[in-house]
Amino acid sequence: MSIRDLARHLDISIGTVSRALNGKADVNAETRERVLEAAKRLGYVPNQSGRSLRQGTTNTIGFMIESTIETVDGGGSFFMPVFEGVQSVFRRHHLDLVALLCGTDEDPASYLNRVVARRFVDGLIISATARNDPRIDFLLERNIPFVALGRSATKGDYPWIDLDFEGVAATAVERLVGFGHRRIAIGTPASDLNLGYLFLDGYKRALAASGIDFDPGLVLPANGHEEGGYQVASALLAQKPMPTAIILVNENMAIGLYRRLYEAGIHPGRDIAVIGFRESTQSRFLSPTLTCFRISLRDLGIKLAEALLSTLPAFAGQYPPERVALIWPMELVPGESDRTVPGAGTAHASTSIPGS
Amino acid sequence: MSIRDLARHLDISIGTVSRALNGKADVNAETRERVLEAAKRLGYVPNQSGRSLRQGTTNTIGFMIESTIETVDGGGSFFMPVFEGVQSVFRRHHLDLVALLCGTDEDPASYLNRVVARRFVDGLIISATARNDPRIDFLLERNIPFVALGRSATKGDYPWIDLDFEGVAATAVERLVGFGHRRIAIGTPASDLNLGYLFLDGYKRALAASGIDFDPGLVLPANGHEEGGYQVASALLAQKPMPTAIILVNENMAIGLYRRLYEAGIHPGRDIAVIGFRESTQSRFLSPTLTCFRISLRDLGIKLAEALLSTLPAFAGQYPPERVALIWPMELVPGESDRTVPGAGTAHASTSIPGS
DNA sequence: ACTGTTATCGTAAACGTTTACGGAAGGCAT
DNA sequence: ATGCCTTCCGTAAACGTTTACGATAACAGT
Repeated sequence: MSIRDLARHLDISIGTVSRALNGKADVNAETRERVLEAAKRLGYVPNQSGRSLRQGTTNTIGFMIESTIETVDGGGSFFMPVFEGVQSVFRRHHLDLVALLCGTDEDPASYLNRVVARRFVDGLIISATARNDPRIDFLLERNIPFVALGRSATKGDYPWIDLDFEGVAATAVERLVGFGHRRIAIGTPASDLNLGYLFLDGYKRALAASGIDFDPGLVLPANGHEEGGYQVASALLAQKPMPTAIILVNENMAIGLYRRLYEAGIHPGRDIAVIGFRESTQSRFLSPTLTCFRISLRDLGIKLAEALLSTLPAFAGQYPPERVALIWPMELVPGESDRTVPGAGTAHASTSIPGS
Repeated sequence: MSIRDLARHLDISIGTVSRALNGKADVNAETRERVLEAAKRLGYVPNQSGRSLRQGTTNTIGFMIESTIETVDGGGSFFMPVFEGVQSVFRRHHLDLVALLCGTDEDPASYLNRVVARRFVDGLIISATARNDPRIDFLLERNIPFVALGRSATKGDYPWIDLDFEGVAATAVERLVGFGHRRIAIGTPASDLNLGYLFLDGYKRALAASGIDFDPGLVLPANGHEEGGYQVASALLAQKPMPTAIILVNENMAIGLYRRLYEAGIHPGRDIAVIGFRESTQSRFLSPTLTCFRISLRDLGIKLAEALLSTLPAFAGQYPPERVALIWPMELVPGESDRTVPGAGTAHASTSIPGS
């Protein structure tokens, strides 16, 4: 069922059929009607390869994610809502969205190379940007439209949207200081990911603003998984005196942290204050419920999509080109985990912990 | 940088270049060497659109996931390892894997229609199969190669791999009965998803085998999120006498359940036995750690890929056609949550729960 | 010298589109 | 009647590949 068949069937030239389908102006209203009707009736759908070959465009946008996403993503629940938002915009413009999975055994840059060289997509959304991300240089160099979810330290003018890690860390510190805390630890992945750097930066800045000296010993590096949180808790317990508060970069870490504290008979929310990041569906079901930060992920996706559209030549009319450089705000969601007064003593007699 | 440029640059015909690149036999070893070298040096990558147009094949496989995945997937961590496995197989055959995201506001069947009509992919992996899944009929009808992760009740001969929900439920029941439990509740999504049906089936079967009457009041329907678990716990607490054990279909539910039980002063693992499904990175960090079932997700992905390959015409030589219909086994991982003796009394004086 | 075989390569068609270009037909004013 | 504009449509080229087919040359065998 090609366009040729359709044309033969209608006894019209193939060019007219194409024009009718694509909404070109110079085609009679009645003929267009006939064409559209027949196309629907015969189930004709234009072949994407032919179209791409001719126009040099694929009407497809790729959202690239590594399978080792861990830091922000609470196990994957981060991306789905973002996808939703992106797709809601793209659908209106007849763009398809596919997720590009780069396996752990392949270099992200070479993967990207393959994707763009093959003319798979018209544009890209990349995420989990490293502090120095070769993909950005690559895309800039080849002039491929893209937008980055997460800024990097790379020079160059490109559109990006990033979460306000700095602000989150600062807000958390300010809140804890307001509660009277002075020894505030922070658990963050010692990573080349940019967010680790930013997170620490906000932490330091807020400490300084509160007149508290920065103590490198309170920075507890760990991966973003549950084990990481577990290790952070162990490091916490080893300190004397124990810090009275801890800020985490990732909710999975909170679960590991809770576990280790419970094993030691320390109750988060009573013996130590915990603020986590990012809110997930679990946050309010942990015991204690976790004070954390909410992100409107769907809106983030929408904004990402719009930012990309404004870099696509084909949409220059509708979305005037503008360099998006946006720091995405987040909202604190109070929980039970930071309701604690630092002077009340840290080494409570523990209540019995089931199973430990 | 098309194949034409490459040919001109080498002063060879364009046909020879193509043959050299594709490893055809009738090309001189030395010329092939020259072509390959020049291609690499000039960064030539064949244009996928042109190739697809000519061969009618895209070298791309789509893995379709709805964005509302909830039941099996602990927030997304289910798919990534599966993707890894699938991709590890596909890469060896120069197939690309893309994830197809069907938004919640679009009908999965119509989405699928668009994808295949456009000749986007050569084959498909679909997941989250409903008990009656129109996608399966659609794909069978059009003779599109695919494999389903999850069987449905649909008639027809198609390859599928499914988790052993029935076996899991039965194993859980047997284990609990072995510990002396008689009143065993089950929390499962009252869904049109096939897994809900299968799960309940295994539960009933194992009960019957143990000579325990099936009590419909012990089937507690709820969604697969934390709220669902929370509701299940509420329903549990409302029963007199309270069941001594509960089986859950999803780990997110376990977190909600724990929360509700803690609020009521009931300790899972001491006052009530809990068995969950599926193991995630969190399972051993909950308190009590969750008895659950482990799935080798990467291997599952590998098997899925091989099943698909054996249905692709282009690989009929290497992967002889065979109808895969596989029930994927799972392994019980003991935790602390089901270490309880049913006779020891259910309404312990609760220890203080922080934050409640 | 003729035929047959083999190795290697060039030629050209084909895949399904889109689109620049031109042509035909009609209407209107001069 | 001529010229001009508008509306509509057909023609054909082009996008980048792959591949069936034929051509050439070299070589061996008779």
